[in-house]
Amino acid sequence: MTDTGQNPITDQVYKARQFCEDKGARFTLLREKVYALLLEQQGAVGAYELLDTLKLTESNAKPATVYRTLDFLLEFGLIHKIESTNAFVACHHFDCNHPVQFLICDTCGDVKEIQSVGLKDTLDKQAQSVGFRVVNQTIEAHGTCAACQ
Amino acid sequence: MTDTGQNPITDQVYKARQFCEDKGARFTLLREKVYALLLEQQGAVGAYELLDTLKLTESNAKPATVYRTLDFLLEFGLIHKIESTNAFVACHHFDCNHPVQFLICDTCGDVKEIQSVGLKDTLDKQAQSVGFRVVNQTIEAHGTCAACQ
DNA sequence: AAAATTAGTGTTATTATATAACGGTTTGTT
DNA sequence: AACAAACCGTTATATAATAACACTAATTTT
Ligand SMILES: [Zn+2]
Ligand SMILES: [Zn+2]
Ligand SMILES: [Zn+2]
Ligand SMILES: [Zn+2]
Repeated sequence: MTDTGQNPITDQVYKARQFCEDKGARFTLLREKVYALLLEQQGAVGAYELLDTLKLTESNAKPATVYRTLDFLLEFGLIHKIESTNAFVACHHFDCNHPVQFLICDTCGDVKEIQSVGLKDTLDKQAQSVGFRVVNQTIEAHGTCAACQ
Repeated sequence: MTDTGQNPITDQVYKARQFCEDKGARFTLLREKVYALLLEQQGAVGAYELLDTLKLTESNAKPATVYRTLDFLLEFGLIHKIESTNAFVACHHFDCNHPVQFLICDTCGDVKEIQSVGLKDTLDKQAQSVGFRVVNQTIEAHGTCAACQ
């Protein structure tokens, strides 16, 4: 599997494998499959919906199978969790250490990841002004995307 | 039950009753009890933990009892939900129409509500710049509060 | 190469969070 | 009093997530 420039998903999976191996982490077949499934989806996917899809090729998959795999992908930043919907989305920029915010369209389900440093800094600053030290942020906006208006 | 200036919780409950009645909503005993329970807690409380406490005086309370009551309180802005922990906190400013953000201490569990208009506007603007219309925001920071550092 | 260690997976069971549906009761309105 | 709407009791079920343990594959040490 190489970066051919032909298939965006294949290329992204390839990048993910390189990324993991560079960090000494094993990008197993299961992890690859789950990551690829998330790349194929548009919008976020719940763990059990993902499980159903995974079962098509991994008939013995169970909840723990999925959650363990998601935990790995989350830990290495290959995916993100949407807290307000308990769902997961693939990240395309896992190699660039970015702040994460989401715009979630409640009409079509589309999830757009934005990386606003300004937004992150604003929250950090607000916290700092009351002596709070931020370790991680959850910023999610629900509403209507451009296409749905 | 009047605003005596003696007991902050009693006063807050009184304000909540006035607020609901002004809107033609019924602030029933159940709703009052649940709101008061949340006021007594420090930090956020899960629905089932709340249920256990509620059962001490309402022995026949069930999950639906709690969730229905929480739905009402959420709808009228008397409480907020913390999406990243599936927990609920009482709001003390339900009458002033404010943006909502939370600073959640992962050490002591304290939840501080802040109301940064600047933060809200920054997110709205970021969304607007890609044609996204925001209906509601979830902004939660996890980390360490001043007291725990 | 064999042994030991660590990481990953299969499997079963359980816990935690949330909603659906239906009937009865209370409240407000006509 | 009759009616409608809102509220609550109750049972069942759906959805989301983790715990625990045995087994296997990969990596490291000897
Ligand atoms: Zn990302
Ligand atoms: Zn849309
Ligand atoms: Zn508030
Ligand atoms: Zn603290």
